[in-house]
Amino acid sequence: MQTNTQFASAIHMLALLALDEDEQVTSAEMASSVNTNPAFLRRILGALSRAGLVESQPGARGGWRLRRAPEDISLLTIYQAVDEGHLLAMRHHTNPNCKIGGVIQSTLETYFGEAEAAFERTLARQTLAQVVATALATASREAS
Amino acid sequence: MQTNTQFASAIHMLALLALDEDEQVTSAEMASSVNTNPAFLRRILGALSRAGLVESQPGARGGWRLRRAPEDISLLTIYQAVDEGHLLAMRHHTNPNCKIGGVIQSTLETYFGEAEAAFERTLARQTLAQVVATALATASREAS
DNA sequence: TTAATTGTGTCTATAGTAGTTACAGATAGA
DNA sequence: TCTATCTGTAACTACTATAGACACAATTAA
Repeated sequence: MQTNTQFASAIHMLALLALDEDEQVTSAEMASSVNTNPAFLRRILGALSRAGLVESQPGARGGWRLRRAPEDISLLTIYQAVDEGHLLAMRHHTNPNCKIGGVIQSTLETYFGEAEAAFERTLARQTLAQVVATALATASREAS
Repeated sequence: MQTNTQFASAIHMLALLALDEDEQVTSAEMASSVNTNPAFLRRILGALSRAGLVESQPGARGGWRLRRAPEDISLLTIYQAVDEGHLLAMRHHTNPNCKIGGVIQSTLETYFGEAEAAFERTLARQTLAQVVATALATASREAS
């Protein structure tokens, strides 16, 4: 499965913004840490902006900053901001004339839906602030 | 995200086999219900066979049958049989010289890992027998 | 011996992801 | 006012994963 990296990239950028809450950070600066190109990140930042998580200032000395405290940003909020899709494919185009084919889709939506809900409940309990704290703790432990 | 349909197809096929436990079912018959081609299904069936969930008989009047009772097959077992990957991309190639870039990967593995574990715990509680029962109940409700 | 079926290899079409370039619009600061 | 900088977005390309399609050797029942 070709999983998309936008969620991971979004968390990465938000962590950078949380660490530098006083200043604005440009997409070019973030691109050097995420190791990708600024235009790709600006697309993701656009989604985060529409979700009210960040705001931008165009022009010279512009950049991005958080609009909410890291404690108030859950990973689920980020996930939903950048990814509208489902974890699992439910729409496989079955033959409706078959006993199973006709009803398997709604059945799978029920079962997969429960599993996705459990996944999302976990993300809802995890905050950006926790991620940043864990990352900093790991960094200082590795430095020593 | 281009989610793969193999998990859904696998459940679909196993449900067909569970409904027809007395007889062997060919990949061509299953393909007409799943609405795809037999060769693709045989590849998925190969994975299910390696996981000990089904067995095949080649040759004329051959086909596939279950090797375990539907009550003893959890959706997690099926999921793990057909899909080795992760739900979320963790390996985005960050810049290790950056304060966040160097440690974000292991941090995300921790957080994403918890969410995936919750997802899998839910699948572990769901069985093929339940899926078949739900599908049949839906079918009879729609028929009335 | 024949017909049917698995198991697998190969090729192709399609689509999703991200890399790249470009550029209009906005803004700070000289 | 001018210039350098940065956003926001569009367009194009390259790459990769998925699955559809076809083929065929090996196997088996009748």
